[in-house]
Amino acid sequence: MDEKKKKHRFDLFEERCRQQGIPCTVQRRAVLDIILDSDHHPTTDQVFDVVRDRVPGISRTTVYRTLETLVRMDIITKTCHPGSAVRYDPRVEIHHHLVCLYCDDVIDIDSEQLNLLPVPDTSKEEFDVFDFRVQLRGICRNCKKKEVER
Amino acid sequence: MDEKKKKHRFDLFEERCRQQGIPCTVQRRAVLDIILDSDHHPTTDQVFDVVRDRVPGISRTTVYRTLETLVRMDIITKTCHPGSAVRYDPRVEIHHHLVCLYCDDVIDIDSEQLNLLPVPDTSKEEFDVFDFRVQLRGICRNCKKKEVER
DNA sequence: TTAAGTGCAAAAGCTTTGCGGGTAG
DNA sequence: CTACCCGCAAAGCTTTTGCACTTAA
Repeated sequence: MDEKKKKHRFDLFEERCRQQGIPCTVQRRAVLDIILDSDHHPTTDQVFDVVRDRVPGISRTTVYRTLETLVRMDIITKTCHPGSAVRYDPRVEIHHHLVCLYCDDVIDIDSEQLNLLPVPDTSKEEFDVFDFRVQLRGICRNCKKKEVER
Repeated sequence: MDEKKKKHRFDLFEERCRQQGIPCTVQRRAVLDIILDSDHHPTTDQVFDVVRDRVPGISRTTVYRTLETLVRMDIITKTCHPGSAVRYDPRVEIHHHLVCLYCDDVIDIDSEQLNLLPVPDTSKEEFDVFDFRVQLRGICRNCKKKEVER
């Protein structure tokens, strides 16, 4: 994420901390910094591996807790994907995903046309829709290569 | 799932077993039967809890392996969702999901309009799209009730 | 000062692996 | 017969919890 956007997100984070009486700790800032720089929807453990170099002594537990805190504060989101470890997304605004059915990787994609999608009626289910994501399911570049090699 | 559709899916399963030289065992039939009857995108463990009553002695490991086998055979699919246990979906044809951001529940929804969505160009990413799902993210009926109670 | 966060250790939950015996085709 | 599957036990990930100590505001 470019520096300007990042600064803006940090300002938002600090503002919400003040509003909600949430302490703005070294650990939280470091975790946020890393997730904003990531472009791969990292798992908690992947974030932990990077952050431990910058904040010596930080625990895995704190990373788990911090990521959930940031989600509750609406500073980052969770990514929906097949697979068994929770993954986080620095993007909160609308965008979509390419989901590889072979390696479960999730790649961001922007599409003005998809953003304009009409939201169907969900009153029958009594479900309130906030926003949406489109998952385009298929096979990624790397997995295509591997297929050929076989 | 109604009996006619179910029979059809079992026929497909047996046909693919023959084609691919995959033995059609008691365990696999039982697991498939249960997932086809489910309407809640069950986890492996939830499938195990039901199947153990019908096939005494079946192991959790077998259920894990069987569900992955059925996915590879394209008889069932994995569900994309936030949250940390893999969940399976008896539906392979196009449909969409309501995803509750509070309890991570996934509810099926059909929409002709969503099915007609234009697939954007993904040649830049060298990604081949097979199909797609729309995730409508928001809050479900149950979680709305809980919000009010607080 | 003090409410909340952090690290640690341990437990709990989810999934995979290796292997000897069993079974579908 | 024979390749593949199954159950078991154990190990390996992923995530949560309780508690004593520390820190942001």
